Amino acid sequence: MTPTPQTLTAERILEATEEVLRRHGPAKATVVDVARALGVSHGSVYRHFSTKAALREAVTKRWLDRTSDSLSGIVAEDRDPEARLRDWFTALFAAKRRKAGDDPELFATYMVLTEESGGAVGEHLAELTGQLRRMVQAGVEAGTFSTDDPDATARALFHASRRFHDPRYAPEWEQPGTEAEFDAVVDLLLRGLKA
Amino acid sequence: MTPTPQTLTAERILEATEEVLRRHGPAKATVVDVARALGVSHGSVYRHFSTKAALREAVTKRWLDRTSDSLSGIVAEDRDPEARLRDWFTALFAAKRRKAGDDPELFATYMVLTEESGGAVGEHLAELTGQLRRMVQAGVEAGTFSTDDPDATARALFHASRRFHDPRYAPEWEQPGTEAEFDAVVDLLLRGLKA
DNA sequence: CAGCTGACAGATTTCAATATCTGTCAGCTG
DNA sequence: CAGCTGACAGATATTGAAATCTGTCAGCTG
Repeated sequence: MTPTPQTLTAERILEATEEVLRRHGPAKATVVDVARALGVSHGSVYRHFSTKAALREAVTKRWLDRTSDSLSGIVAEDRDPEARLRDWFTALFAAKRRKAGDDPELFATYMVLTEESGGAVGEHLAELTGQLRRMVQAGVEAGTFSTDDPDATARALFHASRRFHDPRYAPEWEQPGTEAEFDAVVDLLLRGLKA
Repeated sequence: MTPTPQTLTAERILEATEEVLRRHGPAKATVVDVARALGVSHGSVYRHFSTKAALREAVTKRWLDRTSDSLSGIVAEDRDPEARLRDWFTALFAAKRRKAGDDPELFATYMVLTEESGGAVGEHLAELTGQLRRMVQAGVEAGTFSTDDPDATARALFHASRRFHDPRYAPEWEQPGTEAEFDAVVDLLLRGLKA
């Protein structure tokens, strides 16, 4: 039952920053704007994030983590690894395409953010290939997949499917035939994985 | 034995434009510069290319065609389709990586040009997937490959390997481990293709 | 008279003056 | 005294006036 203007916390700053980015876009969002939205001076924001870049990277990390978290459910399921892999790719592509289609401006904002925060993106890519590796290993243990280096194979799967999750291809995702191309690539990859 | 200032031809304009682009970069290269380099008025250039965009697209087309032409030799060889495919991917990756590494500024210039000339790029992609399709079909006829739709498979091969020929990934091509990733992706794709 | 020139209008880019923002810190406040 | 404020210096962004460029075309030239 506490009212909104509680103590200033990193979490509240991140929420306000997301809102400011949504409203103003990445080029015009300033930390003065964020401070104003919170009713504090901009000096207070610097008490929690030492730099504007650090603040933006933290927002980026939250956004990327939301995607990995939603996919981790599929990885954890107790099912045929091939079906899980297929569903994982489908879910990743669908999530990205939905975000890009529903709110193109916000998507463009996060594209700018990811380009500038190399560290958070690197961690995100590592997390996703880690999820792939777990499913590949499950398939190898079940005898349906065959590979001598599950980690390298996981990275290969990730790179071979970039056309369908790398934001830079977003403009091509709505063109006719993309769905069929996605299916053809996934089919080819899963065939190559079979024992 | 004719001296340089011959009659003004589309070919000579294209050569001069390439030179101006190399010198000034895509942002500062003007058609006045091109005319000056040729010793004519800029009005004369417009007699051969109706628009600055058309001129730039023609330059782009020439550059893209040079790549496809160098690869068509591999397609035409009378050899095991699997070996040809592997060599084709290797040659494409090597050519792109060499261009990006040898003269990064010129490569950046052509990246800008390709982004603005959609038509020429579309044709180039169609040419490359056409080359892939011919090798896939040869493999199907030889009984070493299996697919119900060689054209869709060719496009899948192309998209699955974009990490290694799409210029947007050029900054990642020099990072250690890229070679191994390339091999892993090609191995996976060729495995998926086998009968 | 086929091909080139150069002046022109409107669009785009450049540049420098001005305004705003980032990051710091001495001091205020509850 | 922990946490916040607001003034400040240097860096970055905005703005609008001036310069340059694109595309056209009437007329020149060989």
